[in-house]
Amino acid sequence: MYRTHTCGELTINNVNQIVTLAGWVQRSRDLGGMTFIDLRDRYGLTQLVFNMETNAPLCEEARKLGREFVVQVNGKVAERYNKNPNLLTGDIEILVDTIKILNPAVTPPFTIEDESDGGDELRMKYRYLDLRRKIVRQNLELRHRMAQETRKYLDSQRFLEVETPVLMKSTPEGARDFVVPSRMNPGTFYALPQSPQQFKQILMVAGFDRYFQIVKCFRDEDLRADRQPEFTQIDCEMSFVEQEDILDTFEGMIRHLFKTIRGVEFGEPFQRMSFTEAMESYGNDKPDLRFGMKIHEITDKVKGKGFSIFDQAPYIGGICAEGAGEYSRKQIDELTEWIKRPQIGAKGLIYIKFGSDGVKSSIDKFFTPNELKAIGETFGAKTGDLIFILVGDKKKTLGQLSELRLEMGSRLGLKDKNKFVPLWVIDFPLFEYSEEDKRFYAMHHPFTSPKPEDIEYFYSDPSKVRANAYDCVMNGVELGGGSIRIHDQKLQARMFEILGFTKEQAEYQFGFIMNAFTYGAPPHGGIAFGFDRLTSMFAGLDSIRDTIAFPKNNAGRDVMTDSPSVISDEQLKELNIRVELPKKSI
RNA sequence: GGUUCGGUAGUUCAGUUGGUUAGAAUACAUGCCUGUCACGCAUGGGGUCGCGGGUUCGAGUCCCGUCCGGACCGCCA
Repeated sequence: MYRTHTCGELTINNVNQIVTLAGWVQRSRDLGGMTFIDLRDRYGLTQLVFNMETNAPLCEEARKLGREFVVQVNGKVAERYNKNPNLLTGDIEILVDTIKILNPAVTPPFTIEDESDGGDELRMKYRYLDLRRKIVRQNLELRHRMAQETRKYLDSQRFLEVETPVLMKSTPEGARDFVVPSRMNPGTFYALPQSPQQFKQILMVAGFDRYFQIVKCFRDEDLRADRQPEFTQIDCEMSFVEQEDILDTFEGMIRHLFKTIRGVEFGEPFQRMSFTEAMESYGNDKPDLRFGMKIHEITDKVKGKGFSIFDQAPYIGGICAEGAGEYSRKQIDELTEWIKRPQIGAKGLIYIKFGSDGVKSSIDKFFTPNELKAIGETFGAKTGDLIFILVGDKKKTLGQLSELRLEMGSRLGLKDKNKFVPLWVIDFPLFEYSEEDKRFYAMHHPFTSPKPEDIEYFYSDPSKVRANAYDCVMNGVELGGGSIRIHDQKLQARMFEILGFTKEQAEYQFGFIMNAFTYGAPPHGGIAFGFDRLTSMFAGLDSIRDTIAFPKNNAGRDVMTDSPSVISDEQLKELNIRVELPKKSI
């Protein structure tokens, strides 16, 4: 037997017991006459004591143990002279009788501490060492508990967890697919699922009624701190439901997770907001409602005062930053530079300061103090506030105002990591029109149903059709989204028609699901939550990488295994694949 | 595809206007130390300044290219 106890469980109640422990050497403190060693495993730290007086040879041996050696010790649990209240096992220590080195270790390239001295790249390369750190391990423990609670809740709601294929058919539209060549079917490829969308709908046709899966999905797109090429979704689908049933069920799931994992209870029903309102008041479809600072349009209120920038602008809008009224010229200039960066791309920033010494603005030449105050009233501005105004194309300007609002939220300390404000965004448009491709794209996906009251436009003016689609948003993060699906084959056919598919294309790509719908498809709908994002929100992290055991870097590489990598000519030949790299242009 | 920041000791970083032998902390090694828990003290070893080219009497420092990493825009139904 390697051990009788873990390194996290011995307490004052175990005093005088003879125990065997096994673990890693976290740190040793050699005081000359005696040596202390902290032994670590997943469960905690336990202090080992060696004494020159009682057992000099053993103490000498203990001095030689390096960081991260794997050792097994046998000894007696003793109450400490000096207790350590910061440690669960801080009341006791082990008076060691025998020690066995199970495996020595070379010195790790960084310290295995909560505050490691290792940078991200190094930690990823030696992820197995990084994962030994408590704070990283705790994120995975959190993830585990969230998966358990998710299953517990969905099981209680009669959902069945069903596995769907990882090798499936490539579909156009949406993100790029990762593809896998088929050796047995030369020249053809599987795709890895971007989501099990079609399979879960087929499961509804098959009468499974309620399905879920905590499932890996894959998208071959560029990455971000909150985006990985492979990621995990809580994927769900229900039959005989309307939008209201889905929102109700999954509001329940989010509540269950917050209650059991974080001890947070939401009193009120989750707020709801239409896509249109989200865009006009917050500039994006996932507003962070931890703070106000709503966007107000003032286009009609400020034109005709001889200020050409306003007079020529298709849209003028702004936000009121509460408590920023004492911002210096330097701070405003810096913010102006920030918003002019190409990533945001505003042309300039107009401000109205409601300072203690009166109203001051960058448009004083064109507006009287009273006129400025009137603008301020639109925003509910009071002394001590600062209004920022941007002008330009409506869509772009709203996007810029959204960035500015979020930035000011950060600068004014309004993004409390322990405050959680949930929101359902509803009534999305069904289609987005691409000027570039001169065609409609499904905003959600091509199986999303139109709102019944908009069905006439489905045939006359698709741009006006709203979808039975919904997103679950929290603190400015899209946690999940879904829709009520089309279950009528004729509607589905019209959908493909609007999206520009010929009958043949639709048949080739989606024939199996269209066919399935002819055999009695129940009304159904579903939702999928980003499990990595949800976990990182619970952990209070900005990046999802530390909630994933083995994440990929910015370029989609796994620096530990050094993948992706080239494969052998034999493998390529077997797959009938010839690789040609584009020549680099200089 | 683009914007931007970074790459100097095992690690995290500093390095002035281009100028003597490139520093600190930490880690590591050795010695001292009997109640430490980030132990302490002393000593020591440790550098392809990412790589290639250029400017210069002289480059860690300036310029060009390139590779790697981070953040972001595009993209992500």
